[in-house]
Amino acid sequence: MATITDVARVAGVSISTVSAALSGKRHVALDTRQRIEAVARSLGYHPNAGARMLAGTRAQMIALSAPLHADTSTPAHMRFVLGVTTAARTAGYDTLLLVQDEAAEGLERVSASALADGLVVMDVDAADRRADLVRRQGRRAVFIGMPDDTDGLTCVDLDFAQAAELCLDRLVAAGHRCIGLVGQPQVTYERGVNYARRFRDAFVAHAAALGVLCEVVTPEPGRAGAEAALRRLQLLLPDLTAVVLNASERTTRAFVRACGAAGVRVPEDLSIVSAGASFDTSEDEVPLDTVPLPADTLGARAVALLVAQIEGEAGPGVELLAPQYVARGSVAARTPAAGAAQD
Amino acid sequence: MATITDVARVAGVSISTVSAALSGKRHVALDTRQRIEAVARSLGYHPNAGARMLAGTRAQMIALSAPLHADTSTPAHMRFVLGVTTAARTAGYDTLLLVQDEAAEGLERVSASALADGLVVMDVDAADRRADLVRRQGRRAVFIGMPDDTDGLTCVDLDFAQAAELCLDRLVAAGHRCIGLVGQPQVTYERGVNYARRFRDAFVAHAAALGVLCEVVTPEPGRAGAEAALRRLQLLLPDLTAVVLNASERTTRAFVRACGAAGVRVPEDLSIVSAGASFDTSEDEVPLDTVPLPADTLGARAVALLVAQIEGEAGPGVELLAPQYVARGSVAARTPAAGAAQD
DNA sequence: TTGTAGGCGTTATCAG
DNA sequence: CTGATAACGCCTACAA
Repeated sequence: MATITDVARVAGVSISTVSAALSGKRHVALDTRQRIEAVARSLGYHPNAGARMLAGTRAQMIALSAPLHADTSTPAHMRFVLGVTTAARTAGYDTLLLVQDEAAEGLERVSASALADGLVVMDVDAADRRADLVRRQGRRAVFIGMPDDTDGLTCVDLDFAQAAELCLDRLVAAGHRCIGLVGQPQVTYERGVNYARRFRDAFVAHAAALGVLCEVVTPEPGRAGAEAALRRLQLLLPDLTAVVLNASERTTRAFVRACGAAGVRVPEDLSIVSAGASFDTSEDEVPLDTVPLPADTLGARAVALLVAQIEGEAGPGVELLAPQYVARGSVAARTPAAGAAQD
Repeated sequence: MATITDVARVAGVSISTVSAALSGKRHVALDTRQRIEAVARSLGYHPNAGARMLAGTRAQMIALSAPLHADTSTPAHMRFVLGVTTAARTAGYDTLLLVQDEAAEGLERVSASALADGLVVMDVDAADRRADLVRRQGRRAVFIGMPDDTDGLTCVDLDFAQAAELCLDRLVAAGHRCIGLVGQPQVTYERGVNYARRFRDAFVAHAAALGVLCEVVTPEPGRAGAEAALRRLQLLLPDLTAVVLNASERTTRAFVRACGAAGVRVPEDLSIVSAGASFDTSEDEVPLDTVPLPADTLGARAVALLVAQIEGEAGPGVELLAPQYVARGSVAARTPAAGAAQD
């Protein structure tokens, strides 16, 4: 492998001039620089990463802690990973992928060894050990999602509470007064997954504030769970005309199919909105109105905040993205006089 | 951050002894080593990665080139990524994730800069630029999948040809004589994706050898494509009794649903086998017999071969995993007298 | 505008 | 069994 010394020798300059010419950190005469660049290219010179880390102040590397739980949606997960990795590369950083249960240990290792300049933490739960680690060790890190205690941390997330309110506002504006929420499986709430709770709590509170009848169901994934959820909502809310889903891809699709199987037409009999999910229903049989979880945007934003933290000065803080409503025709207007969803 | 010098000072030994004690690369008196280990732990010492790369011969890092094409199945992709990353960590290596279109450029960069000791290359197509790069630059690399020219390369893959034969053998043994293949979209074959071709070609050849009637369809993803594929197979093979799918999750599920919609019962009217796919149908409405593409196993095997290449001596070569047949009841026996699939 | 020289933290070689 | 010491390749004052 060619080293900076080789380049300097061939170009007939000193190594510091090569370093300066290639890094742009100081002025180098135009012709000198061009000569150096040409030599570097012809020699296939790439600065040695180890030497750079050792001498420089940056490793130009971030670590991504992306554990995969049993109830994690793989496609959504992948979208976040992609978003983070792409944004990082654009900012000149490579991404180290940490997937094991050793999530916290791995973070400790890569940051203590100065392998990574900063950490992006995905799939955060209420009492996440990684939050303590970051706080205790004062690591540069950005969380995608929020633990219960965000003190001293930098977090980015969709504003799930506002998303819930947005769904309700739209449905109420369309004349709906009895609205169900199909949420995550019970175990997800129990694990303390923060966004699920925020969505549910805001949904219930805002429905009350709007004077709307609402009920929440928390189905297990799969067909049976979805069918039971539909039946249960119909039972609890005889005048049910709309449903908001904050659920996995599988549950969401199964629910739509359950409607079909039960003879419930969407949106004529039942309006449906999917919120806080990152899968695409635009080509489904029944394209759904959604309030998407923008994985790319969140990943990119997390990287931007991390880089700011690494390179400049940026204090901690929570940044919540404003939700966007995407209409696709799965919500119908309800005249005030409209009756039950079922004939 | 504590350095090796700190540890040496506190433990009252020289830095070379610390290095030796912690790396185990030479004998150190038991009590000395224990003292050093205790000091290192109490100081939270982690060897500086940059210094280690620079002085040592290994970066303890592999790069994973995992570009995401439009026709890539995200969950399958993720499973490979997980398998590779987990296996690498177990072998003491961290994984650098490369996702951009800069796939080849990124590989060049990370290996020329000695950031990565070796490369794992996913999603390989027939004339993959990354194969040329590896060959030309003599990089240590393992391909998951095979380009057309595997000369000088190390590749691991499922034996798709044998998988096709296995499916046919099972179906023929069950009495089927008219068998359709639902393959990938046309564009995938045209892109030269090697496994798709190997499966199709072996399927056609083996069917001929067995004296079985067969036809191949290459549907576009989605519901309409699947329905058209079923109709077309029924048209081409009036006595169709079995179908082998080597298709995406979406197409596979859509095809099963198309059967339901067309009143074709599985397996009474039509036997189905899914081959070379890594998604799970065991909890579907109609669990399918499969010849799985074992992403974890392939990823782990790729890492094992790469580590062998990095640490020891291991020549190039292609390693094809033997396919396994997993029965789940979607194949029914056909008495010789049985007629067409449709009444 | 360019060159010189010291140091980053570790490993590895070679004396002791 | 242990301790000096020379690389490793690059960055960055500082000097010219």
